[in-house]
Amino acid sequence: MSDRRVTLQTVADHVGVSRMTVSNAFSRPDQLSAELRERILAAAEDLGYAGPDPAARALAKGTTGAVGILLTDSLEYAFTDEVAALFLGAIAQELGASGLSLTLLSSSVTTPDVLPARDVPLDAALVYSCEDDSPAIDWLRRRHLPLVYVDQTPVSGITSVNIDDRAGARAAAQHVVDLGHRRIGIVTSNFGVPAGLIDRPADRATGHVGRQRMLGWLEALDAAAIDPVVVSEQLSGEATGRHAAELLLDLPEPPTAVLCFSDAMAYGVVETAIERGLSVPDDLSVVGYDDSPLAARMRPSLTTVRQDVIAKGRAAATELRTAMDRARTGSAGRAKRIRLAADLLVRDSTGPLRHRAAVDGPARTR
Amino acid sequence: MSDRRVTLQTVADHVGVSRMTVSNAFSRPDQLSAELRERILAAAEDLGYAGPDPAARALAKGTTGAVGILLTDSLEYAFTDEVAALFLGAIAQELGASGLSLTLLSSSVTTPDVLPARDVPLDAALVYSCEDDSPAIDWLRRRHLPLVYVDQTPVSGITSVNIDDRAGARAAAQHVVDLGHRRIGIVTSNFGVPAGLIDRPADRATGHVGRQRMLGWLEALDAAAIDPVVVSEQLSGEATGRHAAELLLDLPEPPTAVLCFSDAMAYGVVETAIERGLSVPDDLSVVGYDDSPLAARMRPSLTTVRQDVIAKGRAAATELRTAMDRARTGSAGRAKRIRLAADLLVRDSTGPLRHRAAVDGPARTR
DNA sequence: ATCGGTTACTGTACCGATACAGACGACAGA
DNA sequence: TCTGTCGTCTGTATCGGTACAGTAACCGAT
Repeated sequence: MSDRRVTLQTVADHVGVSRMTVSNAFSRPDQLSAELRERILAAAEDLGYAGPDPAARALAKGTTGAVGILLTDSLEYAFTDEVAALFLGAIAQELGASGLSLTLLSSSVTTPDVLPARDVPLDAALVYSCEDDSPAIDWLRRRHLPLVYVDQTPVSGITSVNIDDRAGARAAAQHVVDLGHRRIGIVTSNFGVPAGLIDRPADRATGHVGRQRMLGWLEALDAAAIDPVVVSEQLSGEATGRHAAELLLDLPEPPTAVLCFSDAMAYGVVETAIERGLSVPDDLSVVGYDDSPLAARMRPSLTTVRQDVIAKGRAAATELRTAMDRARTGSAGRAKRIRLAADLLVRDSTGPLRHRAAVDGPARTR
Repeated sequence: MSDRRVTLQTVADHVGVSRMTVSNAFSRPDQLSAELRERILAAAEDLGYAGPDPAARALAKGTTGAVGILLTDSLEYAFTDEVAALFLGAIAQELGASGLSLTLLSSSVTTPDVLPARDVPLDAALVYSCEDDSPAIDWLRRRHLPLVYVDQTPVSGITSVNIDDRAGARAAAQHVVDLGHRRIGIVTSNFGVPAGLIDRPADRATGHVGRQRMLGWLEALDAAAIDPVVVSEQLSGEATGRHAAELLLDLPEPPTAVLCFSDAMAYGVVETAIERGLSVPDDLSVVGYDDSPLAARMRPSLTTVRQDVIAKGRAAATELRTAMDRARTGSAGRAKRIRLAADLLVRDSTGPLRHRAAVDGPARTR
């Protein structure tokens, strides 16, 4: 008695056909008569055959039906962050329509010898907003998987989808400069340092997006000869926004305008300011980034930089599929560099500089 | 010249060791000398070897490092729905800590012959709030994967994690009854019918959760001899909540209290009521379900039934891991049935029935 | 010198499918 | 009757690893 698992062969023996025919019954219905196929399927059902073993099929066929998405260290970020969720939702929708499943990959090494990016069977992968030098990316590349980079420094040979973050940030900074602000704070994340005020950051952001936005902000501020106060946090949520706000507002000369890396951070800043009795935008102007749903429902509504994350997700999914097609057919299309717009959206959280009675503020004569 | 892909053998030949030793260099560092391991790894690097092929490894080892989660048809729901996202985030966090990756599986058949639940290599799977008779569940079961059911009708032999939804719904209904309401509306989803008013629903909900909540609501209403007006929608978001509210408020005798399947639906109901000039809770009491973040930030804050989705996610992940351990060691632990509490949380969206002067129109005297 | 115990490595036997090139009978056309 | 073609089904050769048992060398203890 075979106590072994039931496999193609088991079914084949039972029906009295070759293993190959059973395989075809499942994967290539056109290769055999409908009648025989029915018989085979029935026998398989009887025997409790679960269909071709996915692992074996993956090995033989070279295809798994799953595409990975590499995320910054914590997986829950994918669901926690409103903007990431919107983006991933769009991807999942596009990909799901092609029958592909989406596998969330953590780029942080968890156990020393388990590396999702190296070990999980995949047909292709998206790299989303990871540190450029992440070892996980190296593994994916070495595997020669069709890849698409999103919110990532473009690399030759790999299609990338980016937002024009630099222009967006520049517009945000220019906006507050135009409103007359001169003491400007920047609240961003992942500039390497633990957390707190940092010196004029050159290129120290660990992420491409953080770097681009910083570049954009500084571009406009430099042009106006303004030296901003920069706070870097570890994460870009509300809590860190609050923390950063405390730091900035405790300064002897607190800023009158704050540029934030995300809407969530901006929310934390606004709330903190309000709790301290300040008025937004009268005492403090705040600009967010992303135009997440939160931005519109805030009170005051948040001036922010809009990016179309849904479009970004759709573009990424589409490009990933063409990359997969290219790999399958062996054709050599060129890698694209897609760049989507980022537009300043002025709402109610920013306003013109109001000269306060306070002593130590820079007394400027408009 | 071997134009072929570089494999273990390629590396082995180059270094002059057996294929097995190269395999060990990657997967069992303790099986060879550090010196040799270094040499092998270096050679692998040189040759551009990408590490053991995941598909082959999965076949040989019987393990992939990925666990699936089966979702109701649309994948984007995982990210779109605030409650689902919270739940999945907790799961991802727990699982990620064990080095496992999470694969989102769509339970709807997309292409005729692509069935994620049947074809994607997986070590185990969670079934989350799917229709009980979904073919995808059958496939997962036939594959003999370690399984955990969440928000799903428990089945013998499979560990399940559920919320005491029936009790929660009963408490919600009892609450409005206690407030004196007699004309009560129910806004739920997925009761099979297209969308609209439905007759007293016996068991027609396609989902376990929908059924349980309906049972709970009816239990309390029956006891009070109240016959509710029931609206069923396709989805459980704000939009459908609005649609349902229109239906209910257009009734000759509109309800004075509405019980909703989700907070998002409740939000839609509240907004619609307010837009129509009604006051919540004076003219209309509304109860939600889930206690999502939305419930607390609504205005008026939403009376709802609280379930701890994070705990649910953690429990599910933990149980899934023990199920995997059981499968690996072959030990035969018993399947558990976990049931978490659901508690009524009274906030500002419900109030005592106010007797109105007007017959059919809400004539209010401010 | 013998022996038990490590450490370091190797050989063989699978894991469970798919690809691709036939084989074979039936049937239409010459 | 012979031949070409089509529709079905089969055999063999991979796909690229890991498990496990075994061997050889080495080392300290008796």
